Amino acid sequence: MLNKSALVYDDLMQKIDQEVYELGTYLPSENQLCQLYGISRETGRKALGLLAENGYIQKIRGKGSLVIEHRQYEFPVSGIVSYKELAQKMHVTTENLVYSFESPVALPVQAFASLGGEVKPVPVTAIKRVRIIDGEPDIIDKDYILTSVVPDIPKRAAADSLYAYFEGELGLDIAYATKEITMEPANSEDREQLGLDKGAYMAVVRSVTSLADATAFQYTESRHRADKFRFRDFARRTK
Amino acid sequence: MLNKSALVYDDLMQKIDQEVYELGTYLPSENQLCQLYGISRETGRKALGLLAENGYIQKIRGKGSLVIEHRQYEFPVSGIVSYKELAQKMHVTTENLVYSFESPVALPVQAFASLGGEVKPVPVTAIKRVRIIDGEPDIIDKDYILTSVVPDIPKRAAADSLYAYFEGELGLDIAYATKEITMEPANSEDREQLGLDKGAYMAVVRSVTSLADATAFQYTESRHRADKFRFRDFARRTK
DNA sequence: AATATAAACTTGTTTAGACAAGTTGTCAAT
DNA sequence: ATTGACAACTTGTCTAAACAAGTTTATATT
Repeated sequence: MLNKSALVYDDLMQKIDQEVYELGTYLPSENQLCQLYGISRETGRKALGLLAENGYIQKIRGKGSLVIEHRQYEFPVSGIVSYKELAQKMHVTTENLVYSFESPVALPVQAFASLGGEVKPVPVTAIKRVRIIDGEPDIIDKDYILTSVVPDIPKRAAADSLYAYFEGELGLDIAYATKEITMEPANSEDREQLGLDKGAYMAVVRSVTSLADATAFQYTESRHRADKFRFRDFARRTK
Repeated sequence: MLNKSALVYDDLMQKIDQEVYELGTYLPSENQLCQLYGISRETGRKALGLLAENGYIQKIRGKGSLVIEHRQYEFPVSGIVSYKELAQKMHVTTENLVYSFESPVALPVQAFASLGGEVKPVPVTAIKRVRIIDGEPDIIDKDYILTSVVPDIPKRAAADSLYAYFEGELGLDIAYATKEITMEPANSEDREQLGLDKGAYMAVVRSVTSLADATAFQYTESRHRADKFRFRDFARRTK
C-alpha cells in the first residue's frame, strides 16, 4: 500500500500516458484534485511536483498544470531502472548471456575504497554479461557486488535480473546511484564479445549503486556499442 | 529575495561544500533546523528534499540526514547550466569563438515543428561557436533561437553568454530542457574546427530548451571531442 | 467601443499540528 | 549478563488554513 500522493501521481501519470489528459491541455486544478481524490491540497501538490520533476507537466502560476511532451522510455542509462524493467516497457526482446561468474573473489574496486585510503582488495561477486537486443549483442555489463552485503547470488538471478533478486527476494532498499558516461576505444574483450572491428568506439557507463542506509554495494561498468547508444535526459533549470 | 526554503537550501549546500557539515556526518535534525533558521518543519523539509534530490544527502528515517559523497561539478551537460557558469565553478579558462552568425534566417528545425505536421522553415538566429578550454578547442555549439521569442541577439551576447542575455537582459524565464546524447563520427566541420583526424568520434548533445510558459525557443547541438567528453549523473530509484 | 475595476479563479509559500514509523539509549526485571 | 519495555529521539505523511501573486472573466464606468 503506497501513500496517497504516490497513488495520485501514478494515476495522473497513467492518464497522461493514455492521453486521458492530452498534450497541451491542463490537468484538473489543485482544488479539483482535492475533491476528485479526497485529499488535501498539499498532498495533491506533492504528486504534481513529482510529475513536473519528471517532465510530464509544466506548472504555470495562475493557469494550471500543462501536459508537455514527455520523453519516451529510453535505453539503459536514465535513472535507475533495471534491464528487465526497460525491456518490458520498450517491447524489445532481450537475452542475457552470463559469460563469467566468480564468487567470492577479492578485487580492488575503487568505488568501494574508503576515502583517501589506498584501494584494498575486497570480497565481491563478479559477473560479466552480454546483453543481446533483438538478436544483436550490443552491451557488456560487468557487475561487482559486495559480499558483505549480498553473501550469495544464485546464477539464475544473474541470468534473470539482479535487481529483482536484490529487491524482491533479499528485500534490499536500493536508493540512488551515481553514473559517469565516457567514450572510449573498444578493447579486445569488447570486440570479441560484441563482434566489432578495430577502431570501434564504446560508450562506457560506470555507476555506483547505494542502499537507503547509504552503503555503496554495487559497482557496474556497462559498455555499449557506440552506434547503438542513446541517452535521454530531462532537466529543470535551478535558480 | 528568494523564499525561505531556498535560502535554507543554499545555506546548507554551501556548508556541505565547505565541509562545515562533513561527509558521513548528519545534518541538524529537522526540529533543530526549525530553531536554527526560525522556520516551520515543512519549510525545512522542502530544503532537505532538494538536497536529497541533488545528491547532497541521504535521508534515513529514525536517524537523520546523512551527508553523502557529492559529484564535483562536471562538464557541460548535467542539468541546465550555461557555459559561463560552469567555467567559473570549474576554474578553467574558456574562450568562445563565434565563427558563424546568421540573423534572421529561415531554417526547418525539427524541434520547433508542430506535432505531426511537416517541418516548415521558421525564422531563427543561427549561431555557431567553438569552445576553447584551457587553450584547446574541444566543443562546437550550434544554436538556433526562435526569432518570434528573441527578435534580436547582439553579437556580444553570443560571444559572452546567451543565457545571461536571455535571463538577465530580456527577463526570459528558462524552465526546462530535454537532452539527448549520442555518439557519432566526426564530420568535416568538426575536424576542421577542432583539428581532428579522420576516424575521430564525437559525443553529440542535442537539446531543446523551453520557457516557464512551456514554449520551446532554443535548439542546441553541442558536439564534443570524444576523448574529452564526460557526463556525470545522480539518480534516485523511484518505486 | 474602450477602459478600468473588481471578483473569481489559478498556483506558490508558509505555518502549526497531528499521527505513523524507524532508531537509540535507559532502566527495570529476570 | 540478557532480555524486554519504555521513553525520547529521528524522519514520513497528511491535514486545514492563511496569505501572496499571476490569469481570466465579468462588470461597471467612461
